Amino acid sequence: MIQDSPHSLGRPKDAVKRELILSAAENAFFTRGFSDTTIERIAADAGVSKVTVYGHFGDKETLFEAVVTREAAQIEAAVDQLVTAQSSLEQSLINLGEIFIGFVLSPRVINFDRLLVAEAVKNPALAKRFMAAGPHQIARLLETIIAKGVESGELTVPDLPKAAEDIAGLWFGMAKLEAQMGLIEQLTPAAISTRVRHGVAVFLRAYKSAASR
Amino acid sequence: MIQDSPHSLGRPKDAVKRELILSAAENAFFTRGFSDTTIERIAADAGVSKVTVYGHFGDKETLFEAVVTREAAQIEAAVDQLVTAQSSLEQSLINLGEIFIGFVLSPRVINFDRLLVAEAVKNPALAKRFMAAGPHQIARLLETIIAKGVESGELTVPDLPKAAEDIAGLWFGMAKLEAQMGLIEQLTPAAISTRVRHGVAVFLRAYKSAASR
DNA sequence: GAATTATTGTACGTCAACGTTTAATAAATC
DNA sequence: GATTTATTAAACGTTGACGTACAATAATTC
Repeated sequence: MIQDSPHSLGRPKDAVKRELILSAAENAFFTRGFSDTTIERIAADAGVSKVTVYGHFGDKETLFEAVVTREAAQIEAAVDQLVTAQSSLEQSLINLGEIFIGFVLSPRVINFDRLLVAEAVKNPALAKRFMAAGPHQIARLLETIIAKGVESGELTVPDLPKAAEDIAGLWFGMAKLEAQMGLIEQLTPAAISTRVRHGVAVFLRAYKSAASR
Repeated sequence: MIQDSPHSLGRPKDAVKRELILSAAENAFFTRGFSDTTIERIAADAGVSKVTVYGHFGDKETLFEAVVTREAAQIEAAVDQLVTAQSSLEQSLINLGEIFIGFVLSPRVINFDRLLVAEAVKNPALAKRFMAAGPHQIARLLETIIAKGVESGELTVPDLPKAAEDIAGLWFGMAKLEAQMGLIEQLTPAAISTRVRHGVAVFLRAYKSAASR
């Protein structure tokens, strides 16, 4: 069996170096993809010996998985923080949307996404983990907000998941694809806000109850 | 200078082999990405010598570009065929949507897209060519259809491009992302139709003129 | 201080893939 | 038939990167 963490003996592994490696690896993988990223470059960027990289993570695959897992955990934590503050339906949607779109269209997440899309064929498990930590969690939050609107009689929604997908689609539009393809850089907060408010407005026009019109 | 096509002398290059190479390359690039595709494998799949590959296309990069260019041309041709038949606004949208979504979510195009997304950083020009041949052309068609609805008074549309983006977003929803991530396989025609009709219905609810309600 | 493990730099073995060369054969023009 | 170019199979040179080995030094526990 493998002797593990309770290293009562000898010099302990440097946790700081571990983080430096992960950060360097993340950056390299994100910008160059899996195959075009070299361990030596990661080691150099982290200011660490190649042997140390292999000491912390057994091989390239393991390091890659560690990066994805770490990122997915960060995404999950960020999503958890989207506490739906008490406010009007419209404001709730706008608030969630601005955070969501700002997050998803950020260069960091776009890069992460690029990487995963390219690697999804080879490693479906990682892709699933990402979807569960990000988009699917967001969808659940959206459904919660929309459900409140239904309860209050503001909205008429025959299919809750579909309605959540609708507003997400309205928010995205073509921006995600264009960001993936490198046609647009990071959107300004103002641009994000405009985009989100537009989506909310269209969504509400389509789903507002006849009574509340 | 380079002596080119008017090969009045010697054995001519075999056009069939050229096509076989392109097909094999397309398949390999689509499923494995640029870096993980080997010329030897392409040659083997095409039933052709490696030297022949290098004879037709100088190197891997050039072959890759030839594949993308060919695919973009095919997409462009397919889009051109989307002649907007004369019918109701709703039917026009449904017709275009079904072709569009069926096309974009097909494994072939998803793979192509995966490849381009991964390679967009290294080769922005190719990504732009793809966007111009596909999504941007579709957007123009959509605008044409919507504009007709505006002229006839059926729709009230303050921002034409935004409206086109809206309906595209509604059609996509999360399906594109899920297809990219390998979570969903090819949609059945029925599923595509349902998705498209739903999007059209939501779009019309949001954009129908007050007069025509 | 002794034992143990981590880290480093360098060097190395290995392998895979790009792209070329060579010699032989096939297909075209003149 | 002579010439020229394409194609093939096999071998080759080269490069780049993975992962390991080694010797020296640093950090930690006992």
